[in-house]
Amino acid sequence: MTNQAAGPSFEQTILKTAEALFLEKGYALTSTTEIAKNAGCNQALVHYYFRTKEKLFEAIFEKKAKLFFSALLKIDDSDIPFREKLKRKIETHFDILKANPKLPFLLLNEFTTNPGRLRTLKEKLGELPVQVFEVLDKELQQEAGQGRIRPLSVMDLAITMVSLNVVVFLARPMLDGLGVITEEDYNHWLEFRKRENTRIILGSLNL
Amino acid sequence: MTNQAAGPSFEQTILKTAEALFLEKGYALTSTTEIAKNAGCNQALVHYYFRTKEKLFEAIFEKKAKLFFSALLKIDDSDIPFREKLKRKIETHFDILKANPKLPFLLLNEFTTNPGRLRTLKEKLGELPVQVFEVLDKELQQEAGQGRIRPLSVMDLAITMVSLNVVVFLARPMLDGLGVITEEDYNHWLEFRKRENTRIILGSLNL
DNA sequence: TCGCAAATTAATAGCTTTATTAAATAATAT
DNA sequence: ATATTATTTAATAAAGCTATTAATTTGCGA
Repeated sequence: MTNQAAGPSFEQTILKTAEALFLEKGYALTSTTEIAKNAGCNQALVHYYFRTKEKLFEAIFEKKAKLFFSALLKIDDSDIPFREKLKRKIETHFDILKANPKLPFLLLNEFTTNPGRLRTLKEKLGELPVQVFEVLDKELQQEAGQGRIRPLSVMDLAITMVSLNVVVFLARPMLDGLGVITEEDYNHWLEFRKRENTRIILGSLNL
Repeated sequence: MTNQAAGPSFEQTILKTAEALFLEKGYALTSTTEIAKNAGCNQALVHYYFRTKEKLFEAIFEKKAKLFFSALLKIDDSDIPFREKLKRKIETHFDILKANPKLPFLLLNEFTTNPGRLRTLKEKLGELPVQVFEVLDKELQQEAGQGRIRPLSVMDLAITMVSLNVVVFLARPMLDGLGVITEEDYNHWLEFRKRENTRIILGSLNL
């Protein structure tokens, strides 16, 4: 048998399995042995396709990290009021996390325990972050200059945004474990929280 | 030599060393071998005093978890306005984190990767969380009833609070790695962020 | 259908980790 | 001083992990 009943190739299956496990437990706690077992193949095959666990991880991680930052690092030059732009950015970011709820934990875990990952990502992203920062900074200054918002740095706004959006998902295991919210309620609550977060952030701009 | 020049006992040194390492890298990434090396003793001694790595960890973790929640789970029955009470709670919580900046990562990491920890803690805390919740809920309802704040659940308020307070510290390695803030600036920024967070949260109560 | 290349597995080397055991050393009480 | 206990270390078993190698199986074109 060359792969599981002529479905996707083992290479793809391994990739998907690894992705799920890395998201679940992080790099260190996931073994190639376990990946192979879950993918239904021999452990050596994992190394045949990806050579090292590190390379396998990188093939997944960069994509995931870019996904996380995609909403934040998109320049919105549409002709709508600043607050509307910001609202959209928050919601888009939230939606990405909702579709990838384990992403925040993976990034946080890896960036915290392995500073090298951050350096790599920084290189891959190039000048984009700086450019986005500058555009946003200009907008903020302009709004503040016209008295429509209080003065505020891009970084502080970003931190507030990411804080509120991210913790809703980081806290999931705890909310579960404490039995403070049921499975179905959680999904409704998420939508509520998205509105809540935009409300809080937009409100925090007031003079 | 019975211990390092008649200073603190090896038992204490091991405990402190383990604490630092667990906070730095979490349970899984810290080995008893490394703890011993950093403590300046033989690896077997770690097991002599604590028998297993798990028990050593537990001796540290429970204390740390309670510390994190201490500000949140304190009932404030002083005779001051609600907003002032809330402000104090936020600031106290923030100050605890400032004094223990790696606490959030440890808790998050352990609760996420090991659900058992949460169950254990839940038992240890007993009825306290429920009681605090009820008191706070009553206060919130009363304030809302009198039109001083918008209606809001305890859980949502807590999530907002913890989100803003915690991410400032969780994000530290990233801010460092990206070179977006210098060592000394960071400390000033923290104090700014404490004010910022209370401002945002109190502001979010407005109708 | 034969042969070659790709895919897959079995076996294993080399590390690291946790935990235990027995031996050695230090401290203490009698 | 000596017996006893507590502390510390060396050695090592057992297990898991990554990575490689060689052998086996499969797929496929000529």
